[in-house]
Amino acid sequence: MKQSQLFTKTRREAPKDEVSQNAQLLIRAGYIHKEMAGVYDFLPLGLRVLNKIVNIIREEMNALGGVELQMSALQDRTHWETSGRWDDEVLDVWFKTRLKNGNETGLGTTHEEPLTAVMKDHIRSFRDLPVYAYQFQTKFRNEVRAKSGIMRGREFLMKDLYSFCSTKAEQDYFYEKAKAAYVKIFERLGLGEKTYLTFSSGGSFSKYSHEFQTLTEAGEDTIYVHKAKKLAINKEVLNEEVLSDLGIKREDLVEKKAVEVGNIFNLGTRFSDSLGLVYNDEQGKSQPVVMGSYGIGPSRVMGTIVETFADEKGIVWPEAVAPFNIHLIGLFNNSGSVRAAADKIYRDMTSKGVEVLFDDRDVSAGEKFSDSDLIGIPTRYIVSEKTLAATVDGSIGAIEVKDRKTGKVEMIKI
RNA sequence: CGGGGCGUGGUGUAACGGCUAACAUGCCUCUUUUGGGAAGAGGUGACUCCGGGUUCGAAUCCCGGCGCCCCGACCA
Repeated sequence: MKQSQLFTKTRREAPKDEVSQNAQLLIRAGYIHKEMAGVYDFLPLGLRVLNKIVNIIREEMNALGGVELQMSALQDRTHWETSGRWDDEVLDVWFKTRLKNGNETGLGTTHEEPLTAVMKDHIRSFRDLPVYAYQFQTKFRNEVRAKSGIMRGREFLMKDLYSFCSTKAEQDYFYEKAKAAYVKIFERLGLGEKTYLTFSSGGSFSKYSHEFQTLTEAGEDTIYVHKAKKLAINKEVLNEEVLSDLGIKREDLVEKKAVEVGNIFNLGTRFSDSLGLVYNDEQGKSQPVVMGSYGIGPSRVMGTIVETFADEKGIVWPEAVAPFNIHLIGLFNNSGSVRAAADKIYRDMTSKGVEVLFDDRDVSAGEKFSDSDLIGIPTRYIVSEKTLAATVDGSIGAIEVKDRKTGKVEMIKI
């Protein structure tokens, strides 16, 4: 893409009402626009990053046997009344509104109820199980206080997968596979090193649930990290029992701030019981379906990545999620020869399928460099009179390649 | 939901209750520039969040509303 086509502008200063690093940088670089407190628009660059994250998650969900669908955002209240979660006292983040006929409806905060209801139409027999259904969907949560930029909004993208199994053993087996898939996802997203499988409260159907917590000062959670075992315990559940369950000594734990980027937990038959999702087993006997749910917030992940890798000059994207792989910068001369050369390089790269952002704007070199640092594309290609006259491996004409993260520079042949 | 803070050109800031609301940046025009946010000249852009009130006079003081941020609580 040519940068001249990108309508977004970079800015020197962040609006004063943004304090979080992720929102400040993403706004300054033109990735997002704040609509209102806790609500952000994803501009072209931001959408590209979000889609990269989504695609990585999608690939791993598919590898896990997941099937993608798309549930509605408007929710039928009757399912929630049946499960007992319609009341604001029970679920206090509801956005509720009314249809023209006066009936109340709510905007989806999560999808256990409606998806369980869908499955009632399709699951009859043990032969129909297991089912692993997932979606990427905008969730609405009426948080009393939005904060931390895109890391805790009132409207945000979420991947939620729900497993429907015939037995607890089948569910437990899948749960472990999902856990491994999550580890792989965070590795691919570039967050592997800083992300810890964290033991958290399990609710009524299992002793623990598991969160994936990424270490960052911008996080809201406090966790206790066991480096050697690569796991952590959420402060909420840290006690002698947990320590003995995990065979961990308290003195080996280090307290850290972290953000919850994913979570998985067993639901048991909480929703299949209340909503009546049953199947016939081999003996023809009716049995409740055993469920689990598995979430990752791609937009929160995006904010976490910014917080994790940014330096004093701006954003630094890991290769896998960068909006483009190459930022091609042309430092044009009066004769037009550099522009012509850069233009050709751009076309060649594009035709080879390389994702390249070409800064073809008529602005000063310094401005291009500063913007490039701020935008944070991993690799910068610079084409100028100087590089076109340089000799590499005996041939004249080169591109200067600079790594955004390390600042290392090398010259390559055109 | 408890506590605190803040609303001034697109953005960041300034302005004693008193002159035409200032500066920087951005944006536009021209000239000169072209490897780290270039230089000069000219120009554009604000009912000072909204509504009341006090006052000869309000961006400034008071009341109400709306919005935003922070701390805490909350986070299926």
